[in-house]
Amino acid sequence: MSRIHREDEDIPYYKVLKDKIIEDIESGKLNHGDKLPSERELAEQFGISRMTARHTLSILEREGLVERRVGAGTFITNKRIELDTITFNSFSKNMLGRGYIPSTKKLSIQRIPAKAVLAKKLRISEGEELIAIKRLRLVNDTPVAIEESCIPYKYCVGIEDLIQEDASLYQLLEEKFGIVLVRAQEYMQVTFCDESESKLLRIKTESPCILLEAVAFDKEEREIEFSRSITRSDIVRYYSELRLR
Amino acid sequence: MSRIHREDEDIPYYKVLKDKIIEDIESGKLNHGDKLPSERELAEQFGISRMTARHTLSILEREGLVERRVGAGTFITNKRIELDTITFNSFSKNMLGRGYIPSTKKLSIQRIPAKAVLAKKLRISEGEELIAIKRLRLVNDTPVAIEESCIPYKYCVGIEDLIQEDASLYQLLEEKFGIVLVRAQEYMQVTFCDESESKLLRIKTESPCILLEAVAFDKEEREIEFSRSITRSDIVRYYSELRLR
DNA sequence: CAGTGGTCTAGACCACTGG
DNA sequence: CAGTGGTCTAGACCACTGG
Repeated sequence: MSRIHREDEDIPYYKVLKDKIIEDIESGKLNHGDKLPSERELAEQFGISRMTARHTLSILEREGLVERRVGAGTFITNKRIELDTITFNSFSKNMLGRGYIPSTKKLSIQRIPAKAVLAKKLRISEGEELIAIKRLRLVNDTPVAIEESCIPYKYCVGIEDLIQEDASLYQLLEEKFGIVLVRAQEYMQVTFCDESESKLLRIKTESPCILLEAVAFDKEEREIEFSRSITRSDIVRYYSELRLR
Repeated sequence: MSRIHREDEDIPYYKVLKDKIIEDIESGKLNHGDKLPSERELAEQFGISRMTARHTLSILEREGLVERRVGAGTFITNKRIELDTITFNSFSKNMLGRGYIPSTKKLSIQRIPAKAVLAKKLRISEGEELIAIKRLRLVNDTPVAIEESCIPYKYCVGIEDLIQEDASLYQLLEEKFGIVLVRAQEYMQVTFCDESESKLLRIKTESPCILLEAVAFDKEEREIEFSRSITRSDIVRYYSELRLR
């Protein structure tokens, strides 16, 4: 009945177990379809009660990482189908013209080297310098979304001194750097926020959120911006008016 | 310590309590900002243990109906901000041209009188006849979305005998009834599926899903169709390619 | 400082799945 | 029929909130 070792005594047992399972999924030790030990086994192995093990599995289930089947067990699920349906988001736009008061809070502006994944998306070399701009969007002082934009620094040298609270990034790119974004490729999905996101958005950790990832191109078909936004789904509803033909 | 009365012995206590609270919200007995009894009070009032009361509140919290604050209590939250951002869904379209095999299963076709809310959306009289078509969309035999379309029957008399499995509803409207849909107003939000939806989609009850509600108009600006779709968010990702100007 | 939700325990009985 | 997750109990200690 020996307890699992907790590096940090403040981390609750259910979280330790959760992190362990997620790590095993990310490292490839656990794969789609694999069976987890039963709740009773997990409880015994980790020296916790079955209810605590269940708590962990409930969270993982809500996040879509595991699937439980009565009488059979708990299984890893890790699959995604990609749908070719059109959606749209440009949070900075005129999205709030109906009695809401939008505002923006700068969270951070940093010059960082591009990691491999990001470099590929922006078609630049790994390690090339990027400007990363992280902002919090609010409506009537309620936080609604976290937006992060990454732009190769070569396209906008000095931008970090020009960005104002509540200013449009696209407008700035156009007026100061002559860069006009004309096209974007966008992915939208539901995700669950992590702890730091939940604090900024003032929602509970693991709440479902809208994740939007986009690459924007200028008229020379250059990849200019990679953006990633996390939007609260509990108080947000999207509206659109569209032509069917 | 008297148990709450269970009409149906098969309904678990946490569900009975959940339904009771939802009913109080829907009837207006509980409003945004109201404080619920504490977990210990709920447990005592309903003759259940505190852990069971907590289970109920966890579900309501995940659905965004209540908010818990340590030391303060549990409060009703029932607010939505509407965002003016464009999105799009036309599930029946060419959305799956990339190696996926889409299919459609008819669930039900019924002629029903329009309820007040629906009548208003379609600008017809309450009680006017509608055709309600409910279909399940699958990709590679995995259920992905439930779609329900409601059309005033006067626009498509006899349609119930024409609908084929896997046929496009819009195409049918155009070819057989001369109705061309040209414009739609659409709302998109994240929601949580109920029990019957979860069974059809083969996911757990209360999983987050994309809810899309739309009204489609023809070229004479007549409201032709109200549609409502519930899409799994665990395996679906939306893609869009868009022009920014 | 009384009350709150967060975490946790060590049990119990149930219906169900799968070999 | 052994094992599984689902439901449920009656306790416990904790940090935190708010009057």
